[in-house]
Amino acid sequence: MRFDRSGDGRGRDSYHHGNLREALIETALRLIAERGPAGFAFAELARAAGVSPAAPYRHFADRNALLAEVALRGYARFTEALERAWNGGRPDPLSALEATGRAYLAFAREDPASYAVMFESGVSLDDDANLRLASERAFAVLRNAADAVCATMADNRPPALMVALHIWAMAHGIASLFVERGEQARRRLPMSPEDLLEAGVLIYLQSLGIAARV
Amino acid sequence: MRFDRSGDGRGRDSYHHGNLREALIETALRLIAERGPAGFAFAELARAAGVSPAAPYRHFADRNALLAEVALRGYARFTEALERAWNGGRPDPLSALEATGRAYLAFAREDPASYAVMFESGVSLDDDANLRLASERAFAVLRNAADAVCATMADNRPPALMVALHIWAMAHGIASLFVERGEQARRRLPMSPEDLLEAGVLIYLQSLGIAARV
DNA sequence: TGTACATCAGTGAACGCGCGTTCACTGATGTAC
DNA sequence: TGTACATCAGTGAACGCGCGTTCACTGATGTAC
Repeated sequence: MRFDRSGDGRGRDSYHHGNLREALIETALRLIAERGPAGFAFAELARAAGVSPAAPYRHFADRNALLAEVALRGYARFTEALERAWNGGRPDPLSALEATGRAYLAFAREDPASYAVMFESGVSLDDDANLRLASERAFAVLRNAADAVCATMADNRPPALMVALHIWAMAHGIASLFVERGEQARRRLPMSPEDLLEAGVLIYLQSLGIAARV
Repeated sequence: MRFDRSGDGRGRDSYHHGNLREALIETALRLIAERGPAGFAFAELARAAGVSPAAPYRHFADRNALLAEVALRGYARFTEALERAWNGGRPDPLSALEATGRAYLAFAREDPASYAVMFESGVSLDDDANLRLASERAFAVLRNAADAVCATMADNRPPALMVALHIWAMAHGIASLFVERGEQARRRLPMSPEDLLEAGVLIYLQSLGIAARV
């Protein structure tokens, strides 16, 4: 079988694939989005990528190593997306935090495979220091945002860590229960997940005396 | 192999097991708690229950049917637990709602297998009307609680459905991210999941003008 | 520029395994008389 | 109370399958001279 290397760069023009590592990761994301991380088969991945079942082992030690790489890249892009949405807290901390929440749900919606591997699969953070670091960087964005938002308060400031955890939990809960992802059926909602999260965050922060000043 | 039927009623004293259906469900809960719903194998279940691999088919059409039954019973017990905690809104709606939140997390902690099958596995509510009904009954408890809590407000009442969804999302998010369950490693927290949820619910409801009257 | 050769990234066949499920069967139970 | 028999809930062997992984191999690439 011969592939065309021209164009999207995913093909190959010879016995050597040229870009198999990247192609495997892209294909894995597609398969995981369809079947979930648990239903993802390494042998099927090779088939879908058009190579022999042994070929992936040139690039990944085993199935777990590929999942870890997917999670690592996922955390990196997740962190970028949250950072971009937070935008240094501009125009003001509250609306920047809302934008960050929307970015959270957008990530779960647009890259359901990475989200599932990162948060809903057995990939262990304990076995991989890089992975743990990457996941901590993602949470740090939320944590910083909570810091900034809490700093706008006059008195009775709640612990920013706790605020960050509450927002994370609400975002994850909504993503997990209500965001349609791939083939997986989700519970129906009378509003969009994004609006639900925004309203929840608004109500929550209002109590902290923040919404009043916007 | 001979089992003793006396005592807990789970054994058998003859060729016939006597109570295989119940024993299978109990064993399934144990296996799922250890390996997760996706890693749960029907053949292994038979082995663990001490019967031949064909025996479970006398009681369940297939693997999916058993998972559906686990989910169904899970929803029933979940609903009971939430109802009991809600306790008709006594002594007052706010503290009853807090108790309900704690009961939510307690369920996830004490019956991680059922929780995972109900909320984190591929068991589809669309294919089984009973299951859908059971899950709706569970949510109805939260919904009623939100109704009662919202009714205590003077004006500017938020939609109770939305309040119920926010609390559900926060509870599920905390359960999913932070409640230690079985072998599955979870992220570490500087406080208990129960306290985190209670604080979150309190802050959220405070904004609705409810906490002030307690 | 041309050739020899080491290195690299694939092939394709095979492995052992455990899975879900089916089959003809058989031992135990309980009911009719 | 004792026996014949239908029904039920098990057995145990087998099936086809796809999995993750390994192996000896081979074609392509790129470097040294």
